[in-house]
Amino acid sequence: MGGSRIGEQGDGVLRLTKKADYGLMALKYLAEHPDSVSVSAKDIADTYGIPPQLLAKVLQRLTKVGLLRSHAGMNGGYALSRQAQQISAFEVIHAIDGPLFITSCTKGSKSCDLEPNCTIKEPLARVNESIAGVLKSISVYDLVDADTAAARGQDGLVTLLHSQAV
Amino acid sequence: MGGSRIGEQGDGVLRLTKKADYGLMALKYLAEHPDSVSVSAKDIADTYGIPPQLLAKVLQRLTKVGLLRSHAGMNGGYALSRQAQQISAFEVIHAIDGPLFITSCTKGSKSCDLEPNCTIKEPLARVNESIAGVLKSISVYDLVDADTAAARGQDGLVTLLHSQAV
DNA sequence: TGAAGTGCGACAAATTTAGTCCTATACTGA
DNA sequence: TCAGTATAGGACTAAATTTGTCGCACTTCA
Ligand code: SF4
Ligand code: SF4
Repeated sequence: MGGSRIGEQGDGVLRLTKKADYGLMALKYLAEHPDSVSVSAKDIADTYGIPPQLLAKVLQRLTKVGLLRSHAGMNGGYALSRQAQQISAFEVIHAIDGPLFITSCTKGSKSCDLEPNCTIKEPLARVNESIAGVLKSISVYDLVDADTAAARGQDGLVTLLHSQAV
Repeated sequence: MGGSRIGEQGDGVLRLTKKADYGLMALKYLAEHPDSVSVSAKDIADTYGIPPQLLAKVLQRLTKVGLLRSHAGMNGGYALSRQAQQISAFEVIHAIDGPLFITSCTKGSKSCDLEPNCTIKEPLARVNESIAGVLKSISVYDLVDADTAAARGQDGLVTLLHSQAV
């Protein structure tokens, strides 16, 4: 195992995929340009230097899930289907990369084969919920207005913690 | 892109590595057997069906970082170097998989090339801190006594949120 | 009708993770 | 003192995932 050499590790565990990253950037861009009726994938890709075809797929997925409205043809493109405040980072990531599970088990298609005698599955599920909570408390709007994000995130998280078991 | 087919996604984003999983299981096991002076990697691996050599590496890393004490030779093995309550999930994951960064950038070896004109880097760094906070509030002891984990986790998180910006 | 879009499946490349092998070294006890 | 058991760790292979590309069908509009 390459990464097994004791002195060093490949940095960035629990990493978001690039696609999720791209999706968030695109949504932020759309939130910042409410004037434009619709923006094409290519426009956004060019602005940030993202591979256009890849971003297109991401936006297609976000459209399919209902976070975006799309319009084909000339001057076509995408637009937010809701207010930026109403779209959470969790929804975006979920739409792009699927359900957020920190473990390989957790009722998905392929569960790990040592699930039967695994003893940390349950506690980790709780941790998973906490992390999901953090992501749910962040909206696309928070990405735009970074200064208010801290306050909103904090409030959101605290109320979340008070209303459900962690 | 295989995973790009619109209808489905590879499930489990933000996933922990197996190695981190193994490490947590092993630490839990050690916490549950304080009677034993030391437990060998093979013993733990056999109990859970983990590849022994791989677990050995994980335990070696945990030892190097000071979370475990090791002892070679017959009847040798590993033991916790601190109380289970004093070892956070964050430390374990950090030791095994390196710094926890949800983004590819964040001052590590290789930052993503669209960092200059990326606008979501800053907000995501905050999210990253929140997630790290969740992991820091969970101890190995919480994995053992799952019932108290909820309470402890909640307290830990709330106080964390009150003491630092999210 | 043709240029500019989206929608989507298949494919290839790159990267990361998982797991194995092999050797060296340390300790233990008969 | 020597055989056996265990940690320490580097090198390597294999599997899985992520990332990116192509090609084509379909839509819209000037
Ligand atoms: S069953 Fe246990 S080891 Fe397997 S993925 Fe779930 S938590 Fe990790
Ligand atoms: S896109 Fe932005 S946030 Fe994501 S890794 Fe690159 S610089 Fe960091």
